[in-house]
Amino acid sequence: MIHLTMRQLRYFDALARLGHFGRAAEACAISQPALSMQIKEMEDALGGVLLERNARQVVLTRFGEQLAERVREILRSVDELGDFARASRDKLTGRLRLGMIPTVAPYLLPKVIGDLTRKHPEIDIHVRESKTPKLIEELVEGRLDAAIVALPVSEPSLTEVALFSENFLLVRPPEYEGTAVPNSESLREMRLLLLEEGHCFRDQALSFCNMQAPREMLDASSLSTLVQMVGAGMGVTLIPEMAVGVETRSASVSLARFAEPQPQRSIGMVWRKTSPLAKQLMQISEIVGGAAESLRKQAAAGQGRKRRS
Amino acid sequence: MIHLTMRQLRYFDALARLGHFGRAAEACAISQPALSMQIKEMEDALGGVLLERNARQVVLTRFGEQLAERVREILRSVDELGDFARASRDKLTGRLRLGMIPTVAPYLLPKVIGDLTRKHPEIDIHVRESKTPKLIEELVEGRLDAAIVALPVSEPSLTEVALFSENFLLVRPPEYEGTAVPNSESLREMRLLLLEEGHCFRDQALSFCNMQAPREMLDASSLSTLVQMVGAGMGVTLIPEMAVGVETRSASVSLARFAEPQPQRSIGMVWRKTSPLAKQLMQISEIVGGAAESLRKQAAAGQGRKRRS
DNA sequence: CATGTTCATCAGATAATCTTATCGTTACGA
DNA sequence: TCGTAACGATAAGATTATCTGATGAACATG
Repeated sequence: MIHLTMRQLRYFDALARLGHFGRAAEACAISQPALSMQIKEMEDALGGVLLERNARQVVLTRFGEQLAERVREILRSVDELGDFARASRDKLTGRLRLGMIPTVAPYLLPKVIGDLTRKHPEIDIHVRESKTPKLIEELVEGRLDAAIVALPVSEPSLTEVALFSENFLLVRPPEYEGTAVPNSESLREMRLLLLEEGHCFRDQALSFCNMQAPREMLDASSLSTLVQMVGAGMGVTLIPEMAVGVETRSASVSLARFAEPQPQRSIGMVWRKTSPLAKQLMQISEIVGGAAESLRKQAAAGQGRKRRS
Repeated sequence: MIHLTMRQLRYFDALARLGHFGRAAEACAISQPALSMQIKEMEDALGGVLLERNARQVVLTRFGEQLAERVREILRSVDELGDFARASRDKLTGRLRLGMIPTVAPYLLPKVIGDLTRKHPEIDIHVRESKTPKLIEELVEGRLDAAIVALPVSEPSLTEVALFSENFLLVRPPEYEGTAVPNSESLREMRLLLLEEGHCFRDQALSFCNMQAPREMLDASSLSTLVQMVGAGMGVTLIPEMAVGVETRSASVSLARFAEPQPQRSIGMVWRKTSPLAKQLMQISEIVGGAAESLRKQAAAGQGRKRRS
């Protein structure tokens, strides 16, 4: 009977992912020889070579590759035992690995973290900010517990719940203040600034304007940059309503709301259907939704003041 | 991050199965304190009680029960890594855990083991003899690699291949020698001796006679006993053709073949569809089929001699 | 009330695993 | 062609995890 240890599986998984003994060892918080030894023992136990140590690089054998897949799956199940235990105790405690897209995180996160830690002091929130495809991948692979992204995600293995919808507002240089708001047609004639590729918000903005490809390569890496560029007179842009408060406070730009139907997107939370934390995540999604709601109210009050001043 | 070891999972699995610290420890080939400690550490790591230690017995908590299920699944996957490794090397080596029903095993086994070890000297055959339901259960749970049973099994997770068909012969007290062979109708009027409940061969015999329930409680626990009972004049019985050579050699009974269509059953081999040993098992099934074939030829020759003498 | 069974606890022994230091190989630039 | 740097393998000693055997505590049973 073959005797594999969890260590061997974890070390091998890290090595398979990173393809480098030193870095894998670092990731496992051990020294490189320790990892080498465990991998060797694993190869002896299984009676097959897992990876080819070519000079300059390490590459999985076909056998190693297939094994790595199985091992990943096993480790995922093992890690879920911990989640399952937590869920069984039926309290919101322990680690929560939450992903969030960059066009939501900066605005929603402070409030969400505040609310969550206030209501559940024992919770240990780890946030990762990435674009949707990466978040979904990490979620499916069990390296995240949940993610907040724009819906729909349409990944059959995930549960998605809607949190809120947010409108897009037009940001123009200050001299436009008071002029008519263009519709999506005329917007196509203007110089529209966008986020760089991969951001879902870029696609959502393009889709509203019915545009295929941008005419110029002037993509920004954050909404903040985008607004600064508008302030510098380089063009116009759209930003989600939630970003208004933070991003336009210190910039000299003009904000305008589109005519109905306003462009908008739906933000939701997703998690693995099989996650043992499902019940807890549903609770958390309600807290996040509440946080968004209160942010919206706060923003409305702020806008009111601004207009009056 | 929770840190469970494979040991803890294996010990817990044994404990969950056996419900007894001492016996589980024995099964794991360790002392009882060692097991107690690992279970305790596991409970600490998971932050929940896995089993209630009532005096006189150990009982899984609800949490423990659910966890045990997941752990079993994980261990199955881990053990399959070894099988997968063997399969990848694409040779027939290592442990082969083979189940067989009691009405086949004694007659087929010697030949099969001989043939298998001759063709694949590196193979290490472990045979378990049980009735079909238990074999199927153990197979599905990964505690057997393959089983030889009567078809059909109709378990969607299993692959089944037919090995051979065998006729049933009538066994009567010696004074019947030469008298007409009854058909299935008139068989119902005779005193039919059967194996005890749970043997598939019992059901197959009953089904041929179109009978529902036996009239008397005279069930035997083996074909050998059954033939002895017939020899003692207690009634008549059916036995599968393969058992004829061994079981009627030393008994004074009369053997008779039924008219066509003779009653018969199909014997086959089954294994998990997901088994990494699938290719090897297919090879093995061919060897087993060949063994059965050669046994049949040998029996025919023997019968020929008998008739002549 | 004595006894046997069962699981928990403890101390010392044993085995598994890690770290540090070092080696051998290979790639690459002077 | 040689020196250097990067990388993984190996070895020796230290550390940590795990095991055994003895013993204790709780409880049921005759």
